[in-house]
Amino acid sequence: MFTMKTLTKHSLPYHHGNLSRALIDATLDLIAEKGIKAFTIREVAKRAGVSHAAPYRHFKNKEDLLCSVAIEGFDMVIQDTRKRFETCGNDSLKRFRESGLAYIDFAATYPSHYRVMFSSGEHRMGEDLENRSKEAFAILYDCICDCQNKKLVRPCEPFELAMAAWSIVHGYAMLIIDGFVTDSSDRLKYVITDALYFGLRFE
Amino acid sequence: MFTMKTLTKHSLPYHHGNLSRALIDATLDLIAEKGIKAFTIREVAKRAGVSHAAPYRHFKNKEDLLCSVAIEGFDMVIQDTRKRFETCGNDSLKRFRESGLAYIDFAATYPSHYRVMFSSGEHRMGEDLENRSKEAFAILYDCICDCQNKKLVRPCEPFELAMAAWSIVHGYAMLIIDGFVTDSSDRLKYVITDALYFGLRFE
DNA sequence: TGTACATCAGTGAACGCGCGTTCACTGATGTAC
DNA sequence: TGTACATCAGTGAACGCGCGTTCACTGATGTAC
Repeated sequence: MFTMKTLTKHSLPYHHGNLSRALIDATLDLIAEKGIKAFTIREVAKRAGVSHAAPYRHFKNKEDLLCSVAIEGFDMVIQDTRKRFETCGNDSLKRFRESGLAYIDFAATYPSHYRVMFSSGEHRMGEDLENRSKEAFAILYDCICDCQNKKLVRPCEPFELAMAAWSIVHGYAMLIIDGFVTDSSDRLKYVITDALYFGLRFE
Repeated sequence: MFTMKTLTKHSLPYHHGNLSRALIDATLDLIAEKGIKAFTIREVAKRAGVSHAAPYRHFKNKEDLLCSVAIEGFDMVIQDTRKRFETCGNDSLKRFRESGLAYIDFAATYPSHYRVMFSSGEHRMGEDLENRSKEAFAILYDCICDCQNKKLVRPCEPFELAMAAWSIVHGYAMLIIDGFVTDSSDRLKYVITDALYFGLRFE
């Protein structure tokens, strides 16, 4: 996690080194702490220890910074899911479960990313962002098709089943980041993925 | 739905009649049109055809107006669910399904209400609002307990199953209001409630 | 029915504030010679 | 190695704006007599 460097005014390096990164981290911290409504360029700059004009060297505007956070989030969850798949071999059902768990774990571990990714209306979706979003959905979709081919998931329009699967993990993820899930144990997420599995499996 | 009365400046009645209602309706319209970020007291007042100071005769502040919208939303979905239950007789499973459908239909029909109800951080939850939220969850919870007693839903901690059920309908509702569900047919909601049923039913 | 008056729900001007963004600038850094 | 210079990533002042909220006010309404 990002840790604020305690710099006095005079020890501030004229060239920060990695201000983009620091600004994104400050954004995540700020959102985790005060919610997305509290996100402002000025506060983020303050937290990164630079003037409030500095961010404009790295991001076109406020929206652009949020967009970068969202893209990073999608990349992270996509990468993590692919990594988990490597441990699944040919077990399609395990892949199906892991894709759900990856999603839930991501939301629980990186709630600020998740919030930005789905704070609709906060930022217009650029092409880059939209591609990531589609890629994430495609993983789930392919996974379901795969399971259907092996008769592990019931025959039904795979797009609709993917939407159902997405709904359950997205819903749980939203409840987590909105603080409706107070249970700190990991039990609940297995109940959720069980429901996901039982709900879609082949009869 | 609220329709703007086209009043010229001089035909404005000094006493509006039902400004509270008009302000809430203007809020809903505004959110539907421009998103929750665009919600301001000034714009809402403008849409209701009054000065921007007028709302303060009816609501303590901005947060108070949003809170009223959220409470109204919970009351609506609770009332609709209860009404649907009346048509279910003793059929616990039908009640279970209907509670899910009521939730999804509510989100699809009243997306602005739904958004305000779950725009966490936008407004501190007052006691009134929290009670409503608990009441809505309790309906689902009781429904699941009822099904468990009749061995229609698998034996598992009912709170956890209720969270799973809530996750799937809340997730789908969020996807709808965030515009990720473009399918205009009603088919998908039955796939969702099927998954909900298959996911939780007694084995 | 008419009148005096309290109450109520509006008005519009004013306040202070924080925001996003721009811009001329400055000083550190890297590089060509 | 030293120097001139282009580039780059910061600064801080300034801009205009819209916001939430307050406040003295005003005129319509309801009511007691």
